[in-house]
Amino acid sequence: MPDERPLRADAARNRAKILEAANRQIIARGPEVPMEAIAEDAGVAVGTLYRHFPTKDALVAAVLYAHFEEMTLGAEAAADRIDAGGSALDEFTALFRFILENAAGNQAVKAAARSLGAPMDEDLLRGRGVRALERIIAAGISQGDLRADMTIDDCHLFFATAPIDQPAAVRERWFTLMMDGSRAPAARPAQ
Amino acid sequence: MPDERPLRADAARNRAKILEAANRQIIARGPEVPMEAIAEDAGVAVGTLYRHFPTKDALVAAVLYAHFEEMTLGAEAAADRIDAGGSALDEFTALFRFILENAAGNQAVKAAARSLGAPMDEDLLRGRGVRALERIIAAGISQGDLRADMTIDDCHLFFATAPIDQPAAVRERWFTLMMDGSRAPAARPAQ
DNA sequence: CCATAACCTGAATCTAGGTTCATTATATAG
DNA sequence: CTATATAATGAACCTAGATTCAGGTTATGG
Repeated sequence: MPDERPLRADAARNRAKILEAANRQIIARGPEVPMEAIAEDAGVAVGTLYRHFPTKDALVAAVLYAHFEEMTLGAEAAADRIDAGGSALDEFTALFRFILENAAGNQAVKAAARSLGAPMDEDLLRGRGVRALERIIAAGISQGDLRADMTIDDCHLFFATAPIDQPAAVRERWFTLMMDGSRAPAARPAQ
Repeated sequence: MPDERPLRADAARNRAKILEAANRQIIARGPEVPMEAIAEDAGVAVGTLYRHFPTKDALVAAVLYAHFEEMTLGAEAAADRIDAGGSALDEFTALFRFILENAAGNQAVKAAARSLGAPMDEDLLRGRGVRALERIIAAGISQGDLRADMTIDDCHLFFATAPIDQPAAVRERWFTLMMDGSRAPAARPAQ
């Protein structure tokens, strides 16, 4: 592995513009958005996309990776705040609201993940991500707010089922049902 | 509108084979499955698909329609059983399990619905379907088993979020969380 | 049995979108 | 300021998959 020699300044700038454009376009039009569209959005020629990413899938994967990373960071921050004395239920709720509204970002990103067989899901979630989530869940259970049988797998459900392409009211309702279903029966608000 | 003259016997047979093949292929490979694949599965030439359906979207829509119809019929039967003295919660649970496992059938059909803007969702659900679901929900609430704020819109969530492409264990877990979230707090089983 | 309208076939056409690469432009080491 | 390795450009190429249609089949009324 010959150590990567640094990118030329303009190349680095373009790479960033491409990633931003790809994210924007994928969110707006789904992962099937044409490379041309991404190129135009980035103010660059198609060829340039291929200079930075060997294939379209690679570009989409890079965008996905950024999203997963953002989620992981959010989870770790939440776990840390719990250790510092915060409410596990509050952090759990806030984290998944954050994921719902921002990180998973939209149906498109989910679709992209699916269309790639989401291999990186494994990587990141099996790494720092899961560890942080496990800390949060364990705290929530021991604090008596989360149902005792909740596991890391339930978190997959949030990713897998969030109706991100639906109107805000629908998303909100889903969030409510899901959260109520996640609580310990005793901790459930009287509707 | 000149009244449809009846299909020739062989044509009717082929139409049925095409619909079956399309359903099978869409379930197995998603709505982007090539027309050729459907034709082959049906034991027919591509041209024949186009004799029966003006466009690929029309064929996919026809498959979707059948699914929605099946769900509608199931809902009506459930509502009738409740009127005849059945448990609303049991029927509600059974109906959505049925929808989860069979009718919505799979992520593919859902994806197809999405890729078509799901106009028929409206049609059927605004018709007999909603009426049946409303009867079921109303009964569930008055019997004290469903959360009092549950509405027909919550049913959309089942369609929109069912993780049908996930392993059975995951689907089952989702079902549990969703159902627990749908119950009246008092009626919730002690986990 | 025929006539003929209905049907079916499948090669050919058309198009969108991914990918390549010869050419031209530009950053930057020295 | 130059030389040159890096980059960017975008027209051309290629493939998959939707759709068409000229020509061959077949069901069925009479």
